[in-house]
Amino acid sequence: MSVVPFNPAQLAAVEHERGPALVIAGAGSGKTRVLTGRVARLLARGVAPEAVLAFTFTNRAAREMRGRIETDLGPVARRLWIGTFHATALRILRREAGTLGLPPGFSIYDRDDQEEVLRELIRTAGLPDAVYRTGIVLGRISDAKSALVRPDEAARVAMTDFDHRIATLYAGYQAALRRAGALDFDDLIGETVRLWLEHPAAGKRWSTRFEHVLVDEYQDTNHAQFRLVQALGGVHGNVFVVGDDDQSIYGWRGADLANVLDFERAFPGARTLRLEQNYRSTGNILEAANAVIEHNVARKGKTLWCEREAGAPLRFVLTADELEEARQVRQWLEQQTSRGRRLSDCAVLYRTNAQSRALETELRQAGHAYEIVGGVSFFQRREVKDVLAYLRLAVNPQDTASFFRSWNTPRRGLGPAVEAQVRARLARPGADPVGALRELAADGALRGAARNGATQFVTLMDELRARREEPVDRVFALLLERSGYLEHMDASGGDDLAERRANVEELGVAAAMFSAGNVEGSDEASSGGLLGWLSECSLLTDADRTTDGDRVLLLTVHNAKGLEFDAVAVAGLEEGLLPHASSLERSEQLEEERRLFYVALTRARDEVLLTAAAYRRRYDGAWGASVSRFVGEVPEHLLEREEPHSSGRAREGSRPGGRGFAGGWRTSRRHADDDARDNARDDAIGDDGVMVSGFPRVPSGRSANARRAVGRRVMHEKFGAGTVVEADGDGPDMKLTVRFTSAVKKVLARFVTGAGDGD
DNA sequence: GAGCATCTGATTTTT
DNA sequence: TCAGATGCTC
Repeated sequence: MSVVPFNPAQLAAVEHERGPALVIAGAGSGKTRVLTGRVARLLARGVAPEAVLAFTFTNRAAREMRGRIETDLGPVARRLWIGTFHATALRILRREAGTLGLPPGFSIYDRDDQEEVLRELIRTAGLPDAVYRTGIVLGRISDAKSALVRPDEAARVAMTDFDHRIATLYAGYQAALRRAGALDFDDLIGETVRLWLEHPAAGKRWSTRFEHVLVDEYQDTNHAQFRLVQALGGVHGNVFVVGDDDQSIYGWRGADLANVLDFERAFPGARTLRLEQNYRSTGNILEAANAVIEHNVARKGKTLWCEREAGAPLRFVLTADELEEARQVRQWLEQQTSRGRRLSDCAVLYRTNAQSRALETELRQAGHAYEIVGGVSFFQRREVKDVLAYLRLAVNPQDTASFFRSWNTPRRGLGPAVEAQVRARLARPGADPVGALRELAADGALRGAARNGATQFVTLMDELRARREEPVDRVFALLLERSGYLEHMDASGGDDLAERRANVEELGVAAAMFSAGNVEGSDEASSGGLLGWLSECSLLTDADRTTDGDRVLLLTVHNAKGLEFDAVAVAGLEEGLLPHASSLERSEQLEEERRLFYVALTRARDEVLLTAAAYRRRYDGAWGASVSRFVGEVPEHLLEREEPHSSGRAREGSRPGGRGFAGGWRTSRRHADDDARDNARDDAIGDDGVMVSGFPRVPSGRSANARRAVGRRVMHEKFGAGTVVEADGDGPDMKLTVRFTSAVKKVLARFVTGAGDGD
């Protein structure tokens, strides 16, 4: 790796001595190398690893950075503070909980928990939930928190009646969170900043503890994060940030480009460095990306250049609908692999998660391995959240959201009536939900099923609490055993039962791995116990669970940031999708969409396929659109336009605002016989053999054949390739539990074909 | 309180 | 299309 020398700009960044520095690093300009190289340099200069703090935006980026440093420098890398803003803030908060008056085992509320708190508030306030939708209100609250605006200030600056109500809800929400001993994601940053504001001495300890602060993806920081960086750098001023204004795609989440643009003002004496040589993409891809981003007005302005060959032209394919689009993408992937690329060298990018469906179906039917990044996260899965709720409650008795999630799952005869009683008692100072339920049961306020259920639940929580210091996997096993959750899941059935069981199992494996990993590592206050594991679970996302292996990634452009691939397909290049319909009215938003397209293009090293569908089926019916203006912004000489079998009536595509649509596009309209063909194909795979039957807890009556089947690679018409994890019975009716790429399904043996060798 | 039927509302979402 | 929330009935 380190064979390639740094170029002068990179070297200047790596060797920058002291004081603030802003590195404007274009896509593919080696910024990660610069960051890791700089850390190595700092350590070589004698800076203690514990005194180096590096912020990233994703766990993946953090892991990658630490990994690279470890490769170069060995285990010393483990002592560096490298993490996401949220993870690092949490690490600080766990140590400063006492100072800030937070309960030691405070919970972290995710989106679901937030919504539950808010829904309850909106309900009790008697506000119409059609107007005060949780999504909108939470968005406003998050905006306020990102800007470090507190409820009272929000109320003061409120202009409209609606604003006032929002501010009131914000205040109530915040109070509810505090009562529950919970922080949301924004609080992790906000509360950490509060340390400096309200406990300057404690803050200063952290400012001096770290001698160097580094920030990756600086263009995506919001105001709160900026303040955190500023606070941490306040003593020494060694703040080294790397960013690219052209890749700022989180404006809608409060990212404030002013942090980049005003860096020199915020950090006087700052040095600005530019990395403009791109080492990633071919000349054509880079020229296309440059030309596209030139259309943006609000940018610092830079032009990336490279020494690579021009390479292949970008391909643009206009398809009739999303099914044909998926087919085109699939064929393109097959071309890539036939030319020696691995599937894992390729990625398919799109604007919205919903677009993954057609692609997924197509790839599955063709038997290509793929992995969807994002979408419904593992940690959002009901069964995962249910189980974790018990453990969270064990650690934080105040956690009402976790209480109400777990107390009647499995059913314990506890419903709205008892809930009202518990909530009434919760109003008393110092009350906690489990205590309230305990009192209700003891007072004889409950009878029958509710009384038994309440006692059972309280006893279980007592036991979990008593044993919460034990290794995480032991507590986890205890919980599953005592709660009856698995039996509850089995009883509730559903055709995704096997998958849900597999998810709980996977959680158990994660618990075991966490326990094992913390025997040696035991890092001071970050708590190797239950608290530490729960924290980890709160901060991990689906993107962090991506497996290795030869499979193509399907992901949103947002999720693709920071990644690179040999070949990239960008699907759904239509007006209304990319740029998204919601961004068409405001030029800032439109420019952010353009940056999104720019990010997509610059993920590619060698090849780019752009696709658009003239018609696209959506939940609200068919939807026709014209080709994205961004395609027209790619210089024609770099683009190879194709239109496969454009049968049927051609229509003149109307030309949206962008330029470069020479003469408009003929787009093919979907034919009735196309529909018939697709339906016929759907019918052919209609009966996929997925069973609704229960999942045997203890596999019984295993035949020799069944035992042999376990571990086999099999092929399913609809789900593609998979591995048998369990088998029961014999012959064609043998029941197989198969882990496919996307899910674990239970199928009958006659619906799969063995893929030869037993893996 | 549980279970089923109906209704509703859907950008992106690093944490 | 689809999941989750809500409402109605036993």
